[in-house]
Parts: sequence; C-alpha cells; structure tokens
Amino acid sequence: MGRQPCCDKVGLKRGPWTIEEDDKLMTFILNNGIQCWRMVARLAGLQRCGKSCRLRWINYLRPDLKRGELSEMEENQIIQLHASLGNRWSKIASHFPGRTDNEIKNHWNTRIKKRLRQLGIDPVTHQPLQGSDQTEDNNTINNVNELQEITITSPRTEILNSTNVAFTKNMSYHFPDQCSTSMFPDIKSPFYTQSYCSPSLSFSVENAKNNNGDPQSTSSQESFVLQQWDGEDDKLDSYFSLDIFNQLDQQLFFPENRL
DNA sequence: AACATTGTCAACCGCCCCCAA
DNA sequence: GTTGGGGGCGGTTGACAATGT
Repeated sequence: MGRQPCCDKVGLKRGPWTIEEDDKLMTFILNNGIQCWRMVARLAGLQRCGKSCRLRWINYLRPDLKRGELSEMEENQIIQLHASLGNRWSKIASHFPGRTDNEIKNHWNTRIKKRLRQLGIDPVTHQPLQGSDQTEDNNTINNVNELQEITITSPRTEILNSTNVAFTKNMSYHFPDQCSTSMFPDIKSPFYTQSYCSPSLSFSVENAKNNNGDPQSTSSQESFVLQQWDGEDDKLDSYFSLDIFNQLDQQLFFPENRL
C-alpha cells in the first residue's frame, strides 16, 4: 500500500496551467512568499493541489529561471556529473543556477542518452558499449572495429599545460611534444564539438576550421583535436576505444553523420 | 494532403525523507 | 520512539509538434 495522496484531489484541477492560473500563483508568491504549498494553492485562489503549484513555480514561473537551450558546455558538464552522481537530477541541477532538475532530466533522456549511445558509450555506466549492446540508436556507424584501448599515461600536468592532444584520422596519436600544433595552424574556433566522458576524465573533441571558417578538409592530414576541458580528477590514465574514435571520425568528417 | 512515426517536455504519480507533535 | 504531514525527488506519461513517408 502506498501512502495516501498529499491532498484530496476531488474538485482540483489538473493538466496544463492557464495564463490566469500562472498570474495568480506568481502574484501570490511574489507578494507573500512561500510558507506551505497547500496554503499557497488555497490562498492564491487556485483549484490546484500544493504539489502542482510547487512544480509549476519551480519549473516554470520562478523569476531566476534560465531559459533556452543548454549549451554544449553545460551538456558536457551534465555528462560528467552524471558519471559521478548517477540519476540524482536535483544534485546535478544544483550545479546549474537557473536550470531545473526536470529540465536536465528531460534533456538527458531525450538527447544526451542518444548521443552517448551513438558514440558507443553506455549512458548508465559511461563505459564503452560492448558489441551487441551497441544497438538501438547507433545507426550512423556501420563498421565498428574491435575494441582496442589506447592508454594515456602522460603526467597530468603535461596535459594541462599542453596545447592539445591530437588524434589523427588513422588513429595514431601524439602528445604535443611529438606533434606540434603547427599541424593545426588554422584553428580559430571549434567547428563542431563532441564529447564523451569516462568516470575519471572528460574530453571534448573538436575539429578545425580554416581561416575562412570552413571545415578543414583539404589536407591529407585530416585531424581533429582532443582537448581536455575539465580536470577535477587527478587520475590521468584514461582508456579510449578505437571504435569510439572511428565513430567520432565519421561524424566529424562526414557532416551528414553529425548527431 | 494525409497519415504515421518520432521527439520534446510539462505535468503527474508514488515513494522517500525529514521534522514537528 | 512513533506517527503523520509536507516537501523533494526520480520515473513515467501523454499531449502536442516536428518530421518522414
């Protein structure tokens, strides 16, 4: 037996809020504050239960709400936080002033999960998907190579102080001392950014623009740049699977495959 | 143009936790 | 120590919009 509903719902309105209801709730809270949601509902003259009022206020009416799309940076941060916190949406949302847990949860379920799967990453474990697990949303990639791990063992400070870690299209990789940034003389700003996250470390992957702002694609060195964007974890060893990079490659160099 | 499918997101449900009585 | 109410939270639903056939 579950517990009783928070209030007697007989006669109470449900469903989408009207402008008039929003007005009443907003005006009441701005004038009187919030003591008890049930009282808010009653005193504001709303035929709604307290919980419904609370939800409407928190997710829609609060003046400090930040509207609009989540930025790439916010999305990357969500992935990283999810890797350490799991589905604790309110905890995750607390890192984003003006964003609601509901908004972040929705965004995760409708977009980020799919994006991670397409990158071959299990959105639950944040580990590479294994073989047949890599299914439902992964329709952009047909040839998935065998998993092969690349280990970065360079000291953390080298990465932090370096310009970039570069991965060439043929999957060889270089550290900056071995692969100077002159390989990427035309980088102005990210043309396209993808990221993925391991529990210990997160990166974003960008490819380059030329001076005209066009994707750099004429060079035989079709390269992209792997750039560390967050470094709270002092563990540097991180494992990447080649299939992930093959997927990134396809998405980066064949724009029709972009997520 | 009509219908089907897919994506998005506001809103609800039910459970859990906290705290006052 | 127990109980019950309120608020908070995560999971889920369903309406509507957008896109595809």
